[in-house]
Amino acid sequence: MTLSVATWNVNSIKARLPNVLDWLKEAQPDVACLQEIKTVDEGFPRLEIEDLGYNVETVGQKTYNGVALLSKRPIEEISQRALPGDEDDEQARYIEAVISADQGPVRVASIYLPNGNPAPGPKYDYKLNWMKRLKAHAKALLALEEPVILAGDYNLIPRDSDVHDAAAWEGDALIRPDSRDAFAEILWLGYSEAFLQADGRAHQYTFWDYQAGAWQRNNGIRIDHLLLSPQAADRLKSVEIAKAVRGKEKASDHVPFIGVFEL
DNA sequence: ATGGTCGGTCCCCGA
Repeated sequence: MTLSVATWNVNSIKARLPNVLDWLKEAQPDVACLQEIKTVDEGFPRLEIEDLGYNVETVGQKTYNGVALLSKRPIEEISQRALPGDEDDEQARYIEAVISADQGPVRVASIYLPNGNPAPGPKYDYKLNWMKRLKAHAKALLALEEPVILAGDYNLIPRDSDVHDAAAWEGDALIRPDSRDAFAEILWLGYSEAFLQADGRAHQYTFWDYQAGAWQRNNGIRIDHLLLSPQAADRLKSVEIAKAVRGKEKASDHVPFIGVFEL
């Protein structure tokens, strides 16, 4: 059996509910990690999504951020409701679950990594510090020697070929050398980027801005990623960017990115 | 070269 795991920044679950329900029905991912739900837990349209056969867990907040984890397989445990390392961090950006798959437990996180603009500045400092905390936690997870899938909007462009025009993004928090170094440090721990492993093509995007006709001109960036522990990477069969989702009515500015695993 | 769009909340912020 296969396990498909998707990540999708929906940019408000309330504004996006018809699109989200349509896509879940059509793509039938086993696990879907959502970001920017932009609601408190009580405002999440839980029943509509449960009706499609999903277990639903959320870490919401008012107006901004908020993450959710949907799973057709049983959720054994919510192992984290926040990224460890800063008790005072009140932003809802991390949820992690242990999910029952056919060949044993799989740990999946839904991550909304801070944007970090404008850079430099306090928001950029927060981003880099958050990435440092993510690295420390990712390292601890590796010691479990389990399949771990860190799925989310990383607000990070890994290579110059992951953007239509890298020069136009120079200085932006999504592409700055310090951001890229922090991302690379997580990979150097022993994580694999699913897209690079299973596809790797240049100029494949997961986000197109609402402004300036970015979608019509294919001015996109690839910032939604799955990071895999060795036990997950060994089982990765394929990846897919659900690009057609961006062309729908009332689309999010991000599209789903899916990994299919033999797990 | 510039201006352009969403969503949530409330008269502007974040992306």
